[in-house]
Amino acid sequence: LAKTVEEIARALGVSITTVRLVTGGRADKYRISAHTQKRITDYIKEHGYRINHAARSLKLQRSEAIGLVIPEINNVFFAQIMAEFEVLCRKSGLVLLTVSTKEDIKLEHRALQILQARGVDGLIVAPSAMPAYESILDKKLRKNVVLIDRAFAETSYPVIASDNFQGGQELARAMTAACGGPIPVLCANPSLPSIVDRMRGVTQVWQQSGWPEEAKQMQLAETDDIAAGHDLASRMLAHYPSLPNGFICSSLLVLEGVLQEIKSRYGKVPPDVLIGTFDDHPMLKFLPNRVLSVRQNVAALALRTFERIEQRMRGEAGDAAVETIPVDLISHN
Amino acid sequence: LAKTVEEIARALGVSITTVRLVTGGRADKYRISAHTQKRITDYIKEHGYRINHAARSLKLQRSEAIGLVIPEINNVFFAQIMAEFEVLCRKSGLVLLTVSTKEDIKLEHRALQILQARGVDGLIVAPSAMPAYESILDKKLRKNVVLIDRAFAETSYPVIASDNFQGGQELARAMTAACGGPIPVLCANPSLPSIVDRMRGVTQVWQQSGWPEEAKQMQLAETDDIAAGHDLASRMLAHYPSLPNGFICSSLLVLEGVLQEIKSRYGKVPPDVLIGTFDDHPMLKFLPNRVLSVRQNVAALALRTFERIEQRMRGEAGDAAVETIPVDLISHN
DNA sequence: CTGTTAGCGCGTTCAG
DNA sequence: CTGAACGCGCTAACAG
Repeated sequence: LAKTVEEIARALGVSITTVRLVTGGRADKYRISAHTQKRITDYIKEHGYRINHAARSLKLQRSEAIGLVIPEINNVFFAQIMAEFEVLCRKSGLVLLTVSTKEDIKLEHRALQILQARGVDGLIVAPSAMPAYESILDKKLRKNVVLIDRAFAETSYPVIASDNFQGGQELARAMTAACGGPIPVLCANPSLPSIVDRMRGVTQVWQQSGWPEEAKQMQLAETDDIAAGHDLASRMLAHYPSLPNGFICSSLLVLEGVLQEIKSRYGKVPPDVLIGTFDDHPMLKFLPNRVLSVRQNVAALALRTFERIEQRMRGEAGDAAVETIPVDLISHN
Repeated sequence: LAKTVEEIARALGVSITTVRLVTGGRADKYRISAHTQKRITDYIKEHGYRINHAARSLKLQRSEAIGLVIPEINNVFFAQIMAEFEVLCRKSGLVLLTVSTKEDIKLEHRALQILQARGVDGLIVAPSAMPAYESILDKKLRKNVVLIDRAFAETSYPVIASDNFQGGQELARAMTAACGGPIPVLCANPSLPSIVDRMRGVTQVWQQSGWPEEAKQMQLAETDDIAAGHDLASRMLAHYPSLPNGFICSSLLVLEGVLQEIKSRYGKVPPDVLIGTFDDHPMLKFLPNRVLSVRQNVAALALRTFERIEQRMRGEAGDAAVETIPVDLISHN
């Protein structure tokens, strides 16, 4: 069981102040002898040192905690990113407070209030809508906000996001090449910047193709969920006597709904249909179909975000630029 | 932007003490007029009230935070369970501090120390080994520990876990019935109580079957990861000229490795092999094979755990009993 | 090297 | 109803 300052001081027969000076790193300034310092650090190395973070936070007006606000923990991408942040935080002596918002802007605001009340020193947010935090966060905390994954235009906060445009381009090129022509695109939640960029990538390839407009089929749905996948698949299939050679889904949830819908109509998913999707998942490789997926570089995303927020917490302002992380096109099979 | 006590007092022309008495719920005791109380509560309802949790924690010696220690956030089951805890915590005005341990006992201990230093009021732990926290947690916090998912024998802490024995039985019965005979079992990390119980369920069905011993094939591997799946699959295949009719995997990670191994040997996973696995995943239904999976009731697991820990934090001791939550056998296709 | 002091914001009591 | 006071454990400064 780790010791408190008082216990350490008593055990070593030195004053509490002395112990505090050593743990506080100002030992040399007060000319504590190297011997005493070593005794104290050794003791701490053996028994551990338990600090009271509540008192420390109160005094220093900072908590050594940061908040992570994401739409859904229960989503591989965000779960992965949270895992990355967690190890980065631990390395820096921070704790991570994670709150999920169900893509609900009211919950997002509530989450920010809670985290502010808990005194977090910084905030990493994957916003569900154009962020407007002036009425929620005080000025100091607003300086230490970094957005992730969703690059809403003209925010005053720095943003780190995947290069979704690149991903869209690469996926569209590979898919159309493999299918020998245009294929339908099934897209959910097109109000999200990440989705917009993905679709911009796709349509840019379309424009360079010279195909007739009616061949460029894109179905849109409001929400990014399984139900949307069913709906999008139905609308796609209305345009085809049988199935197309392939299709592109804007997210894994859409893909899941689409596959369910196809299966319920045809009994199974014909294995010669080429599947293209954004976001990657290990299980994709066990589909009988060939699958192309755009994998985000979660580790790099998290690392850059963390570097930016640490920089800001140190007071080095930096600008509110959007920073972009390359993605990888994965071919399963 | 939510107001502090001082701002509220100033805005309403009352004293800080008065506001504190109202927010603290002791207004009647000090005979604050109903009118003044209403003015204050109305103002707070409109503008919000920002409390300083560091100061509150320091004074009250509790943080209104609880810690969650799990092996891996980046694992569907634990991600789901964390999501459940998060909403339960929010409803109760608590925050959740989640730390993952990579199934490493040293990291688990470090996590507990960190969370204790942060003053959490309670701890939910999915322990990586037989929990021995006497040298890490002080007596008060030890009273508020609830274990989850892994029912190590004779702990002094309450445990909430899925009925893995039932799951093992049901899966084994369904698999052997469908395959018309005994099938191999591929099992990783058999030192984990949850895995032990799963295997006990399977072997109990075996014992009732009257099959010869050599038909009851179980391969064991130390660690629960994809590499183990490869290894287990190799050893299983050494016993079969071609593939068996079906097989059971002790976890999704094992399944993933097994499928990879089979695929690398046969080019694809033959669609007539019946797959049985513990833990469920939405993508399983898109395998061409029929898949039986044992799905844990995450919501019930989380709810019961949370009820238990709230009970303990209120000081109602309760015993250290193991509590078991039923599981569901899912047939994909 | 050590002891003392002040103050962070909150909850609580007590004397007006 | 209000003001004043105390202490939670820590940091930081200063006087020895």
